[in-house]
Amino acid sequence: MTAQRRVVAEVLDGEHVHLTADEVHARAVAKLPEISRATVYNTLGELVSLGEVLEVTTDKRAKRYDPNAHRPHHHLVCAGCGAIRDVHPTGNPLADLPDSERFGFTVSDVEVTYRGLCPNCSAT
Amino acid sequence: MTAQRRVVAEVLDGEHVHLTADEVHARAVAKLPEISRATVYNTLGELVSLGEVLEVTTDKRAKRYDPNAHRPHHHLVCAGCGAIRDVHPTGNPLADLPDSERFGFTVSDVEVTYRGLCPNCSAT
DNA sequence: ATCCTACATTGGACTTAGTCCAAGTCAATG
DNA sequence: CATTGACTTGGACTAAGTCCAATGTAGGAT
Repeated sequence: MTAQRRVVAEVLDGEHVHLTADEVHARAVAKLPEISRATVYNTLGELVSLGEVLEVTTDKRAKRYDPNAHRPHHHLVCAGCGAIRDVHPTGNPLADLPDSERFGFTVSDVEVTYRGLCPNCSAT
Repeated sequence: MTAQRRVVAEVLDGEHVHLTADEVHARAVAKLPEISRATVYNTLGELVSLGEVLEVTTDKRAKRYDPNAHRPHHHLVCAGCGAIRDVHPTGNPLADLPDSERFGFTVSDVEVTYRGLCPNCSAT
């Protein structure tokens, strides 16, 4: 556990937000100015492998990192401003995929992304 | 309707696949050698606005274009090789998001991505 | 048929997000 | 103290996509 890794972990801790890798880097630099982008990418990659952090790719742009990895949830994304909220739908989408629709795949995970407009953006 | 647009439409027609923009460009060039990447991007963008083609972003890599825009469906992605299948789960995930979980958003769409291993990749 | 104009196309420069790698740093161990 | 191995750095590189000024062209007006 090096200073760099601690800083990256700290950035993701607490804040219940969805940061891009660059945002993580920017905040990490604020605490430890000489940290490099490569290290942030490495550390984020490790946190993802460890299951401590989730990668979320809601749009074509940058991946986002979600520290809320321990309670399963899905995402609601604003098509206008890109805001992201965690949501907890009822039901189990995995159960909604019949065997006949699995094509022999071993299905291990499902990701649900709701899209719409946030109150701000819909008040055009 | 120019020659270039016709070619892009032809490439997406028929084939029930999920091509990246570059793959579309490569196939378009085979039919009309002087077509430029920018035109392919423009045309794909228009087809998406017209609702003729869907953009699918299953991973961090390139967007894919899905000509099967008229029958709603979701996707099953192989974590190993990236293969994509269209699937039709039962149930309606939109109904599974209670008002209390909508945060005032106007929710208009939902995208479900199943992940797993295809028969080939799971036979390590 | 010819001209005109608005739109489409081109190609290249540019941007963003991310990966890769060789070299440097550091701490612990023997 | 020297060795080892893991971690970090910075910069070069790549992939995917966007932007823009210059050029070409489709199709209506005359």
